[in-house]
Amino acid sequence: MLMTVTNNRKKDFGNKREQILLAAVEMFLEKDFYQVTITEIAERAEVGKGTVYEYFSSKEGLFKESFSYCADSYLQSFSKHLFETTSVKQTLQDIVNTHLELLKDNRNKLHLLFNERPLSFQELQAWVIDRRQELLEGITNLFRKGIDAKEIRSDIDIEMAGRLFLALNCVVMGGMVVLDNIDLEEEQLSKLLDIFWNGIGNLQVRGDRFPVSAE
Amino acid sequence: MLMTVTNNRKKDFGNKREQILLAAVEMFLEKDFYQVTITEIAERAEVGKGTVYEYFSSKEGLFKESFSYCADSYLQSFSKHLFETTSVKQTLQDIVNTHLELLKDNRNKLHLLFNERPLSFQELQAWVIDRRQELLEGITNLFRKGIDAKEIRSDIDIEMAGRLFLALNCVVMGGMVVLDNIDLEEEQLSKLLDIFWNGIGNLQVRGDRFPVSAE
Amino acid sequence: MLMTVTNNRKKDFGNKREQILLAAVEMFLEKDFYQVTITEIAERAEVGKGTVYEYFSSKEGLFKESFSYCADSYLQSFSKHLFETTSVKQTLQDIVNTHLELLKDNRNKLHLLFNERPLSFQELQAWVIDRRQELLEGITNLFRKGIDAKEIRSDIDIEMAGRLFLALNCVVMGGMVVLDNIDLEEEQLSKLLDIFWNGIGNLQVRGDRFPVSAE
Amino acid sequence: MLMTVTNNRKKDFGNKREQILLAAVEMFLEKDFYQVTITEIAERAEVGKGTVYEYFSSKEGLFKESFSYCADSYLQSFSKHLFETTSVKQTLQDIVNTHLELLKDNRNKLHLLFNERPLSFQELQAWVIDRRQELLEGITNLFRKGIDAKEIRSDIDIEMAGRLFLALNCVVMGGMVVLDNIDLEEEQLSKLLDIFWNGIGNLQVRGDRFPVSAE
DNA sequence: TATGAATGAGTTTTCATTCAT
DNA sequence: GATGAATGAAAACTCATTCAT
Repeated sequence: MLMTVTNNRKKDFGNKREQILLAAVEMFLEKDFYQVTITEIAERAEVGKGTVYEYFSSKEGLFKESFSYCADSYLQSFSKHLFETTSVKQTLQDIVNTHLELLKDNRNKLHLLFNERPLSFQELQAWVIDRRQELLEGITNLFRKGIDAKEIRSDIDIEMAGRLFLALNCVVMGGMVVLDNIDLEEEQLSKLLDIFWNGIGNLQVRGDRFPVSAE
Repeated sequence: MLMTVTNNRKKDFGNKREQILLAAVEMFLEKDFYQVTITEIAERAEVGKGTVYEYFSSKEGLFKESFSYCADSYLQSFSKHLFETTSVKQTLQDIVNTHLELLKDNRNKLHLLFNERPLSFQELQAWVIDRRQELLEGITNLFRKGIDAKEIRSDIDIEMAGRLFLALNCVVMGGMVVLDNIDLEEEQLSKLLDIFWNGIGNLQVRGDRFPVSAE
Repeated sequence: MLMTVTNNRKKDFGNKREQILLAAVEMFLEKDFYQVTITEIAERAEVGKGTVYEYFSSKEGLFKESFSYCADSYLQSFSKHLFETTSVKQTLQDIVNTHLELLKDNRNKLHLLFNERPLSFQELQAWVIDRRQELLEGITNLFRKGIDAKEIRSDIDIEMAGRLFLALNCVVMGGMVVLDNIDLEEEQLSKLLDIFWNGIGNLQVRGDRFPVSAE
Repeated sequence: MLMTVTNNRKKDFGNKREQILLAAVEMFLEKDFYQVTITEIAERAEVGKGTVYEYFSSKEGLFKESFSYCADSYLQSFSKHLFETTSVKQTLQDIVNTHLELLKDNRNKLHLLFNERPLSFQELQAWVIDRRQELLEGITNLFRKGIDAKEIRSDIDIEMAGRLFLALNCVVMGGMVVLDNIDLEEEQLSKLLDIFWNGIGNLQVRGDRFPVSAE
């Protein structure tokens, strides 16, 4: 599929590596790092056990690549909208929509990210924190743009807003789709974004700020 | 240290179990279930390996108790405020404050919950989901009360609001304190709650709802 | 039962030891040496685990005493008839009858001897071989007496006859009662002894001897 | 050693399994199931500990195979004569001779069967009882043939005769060779068979039957 | 004397990794 | 490059025995 028949010699090279990586991703999404064995991966990839070590340095290395493989497409679903020139409101909507699609497509695959198993590796934990930080910066930039454009209140704490928006995506949406297996609808999503955009407070008391002042 | 000076003789009675449990909690917070060994736990608890099995049936059993030990106080920090008779706004503030205190006290302990490692045990996964559901119901009830009292807008999706509030606590606050090691201040917290209560949208466009209508 | 009330101090001494021994016998008859634990024995004897070691040097020592305790009564069932003054034929009948009674009484208890688990201890193996040798000598003496009295053929190999008679008791009878759980009747027993006494050969060819001569 | 000189390259192919099995048989014949360790077996087989598990599922599985390995040839020594067309008397002689050869060849191997250690596994116990039953049936059929041919008395209890003949082989002969380490000679064997065939009773009283009648 | 909490030596088993073919 | 047989380090767990009370 990847190579033509004419390039016979190299056909298998790329193939084997990919076969193994895909098999590993499948396995790691089903089970714990420690519950997945190299033997299983090799069997699913239909290669010999030794072959795994031709392409990956160790089980841990293979896991890290599997993780990145999944994480990349996930991060994409956020970042590809960050430089849109439409309204910020529209951008948030776009991000959330793209993210939902991805969640539904990969309902199972994203387990990997949601139960955060990989965090047990110190190194990956750092990697994840770094990536989240980058993402957060992208989002806060977006919000800054929104403030400049007077779309967004100027007195909010931008970092907090960014973090809450990330949580809204990864944890609220992700949790519903992946863990609770809920078939999240556009309408619910709008309601969710509405809360983020307009708050839950009643208009009567709109304008109040936390901390709650003595009444 | 745990016992009074007067009761020197019985110093150790009942202590061993606690020593072991605390050692286990410490270890499980540092590392994976599979990376923690009974030998290490026994060493840290300063007891023999066999003693661990006098008090806990298995490594898995010990893990579950360690998990509950941490989780219980965590759930407390939410639920003890749910039936307050003050304003809902005040209650949310109280929950967040109590939660922050707990996070700071246990900076390490709560790792356990945040990185969700335990979810690899099917049984615990179910337990966690159930507890979260209970908590969610408590919070949605609170919001319903708020709507009746006209504190909260009547057109929000209560479940979504509840989920977002939980994420605000567990992931936004928890992530900052525990993972990013940020010394979260009351002021930032107020800003965070302000976003949840008033939204990020500017007053000019206040009232708009998602999805974004074609402009 | 063993001590009167007046001798209160020593009542428990003998009691505890016996309690433990009896409990051990019961357990060892139910299960393998390695499958029986000191804890179980202590529980069944209703004493503390440490108490077992007050009376018996080790698990192995306790096993040996348990074994002897059973073996003694077993050996009795043979030897008490060896010096009878009746005919040898009658004596054999008496031995077999007594043995059968014992087998039925102790259907389970004698497992211990029949599956010969204890032979795994070199020392006990030697003990068993010695005892069997003594018994064999008692029986060959009996047969010698029978030859003198012309009850028994003078041209038989006495040792072989003794061994076959022992096997008849321990293995044929024992196997049927204990392993195959057959309710052995007097009549069958007579048939068995008849074979031992008269052989299976037909009268026509009676008198032939082994090895079979070329025909 | 096991392979021919010409096929040097494949010397080890399939060998490991046999090495391990033979080592296991040796160990299990020397000691208890529980006293033999996988480590010892691996050492004696000159393979790594893990290799044992490449070929056998567990220690228990290895034991069962070791047992069958010994038991099969043992059962053979009886059954291969059961359908001979010579006289029954000759057949019994043949069985006993073959059995003696086997006993001498395998002096140690057959320990396994004689001390019946394996009976601690319920499953094997059942297997052994079944096989013995089959064997018994083979032998009783033989005796029935002997009765038809008037070689054997028609008034004997065939089952009893069969059981006694089995005991004669397994316990009398086996015990002498394996346990008592006696160098059993053809002559003694003939004497033994003579007793089984002609009984021990003197001709004078030949014809008497058990139970002994009141005198 | 009687106890049972504490212990650690010893066992089976798994599985990532190596390396000869 | 591809393989999979061979390996042994590492881990959970058991239980006879000790010893302070």
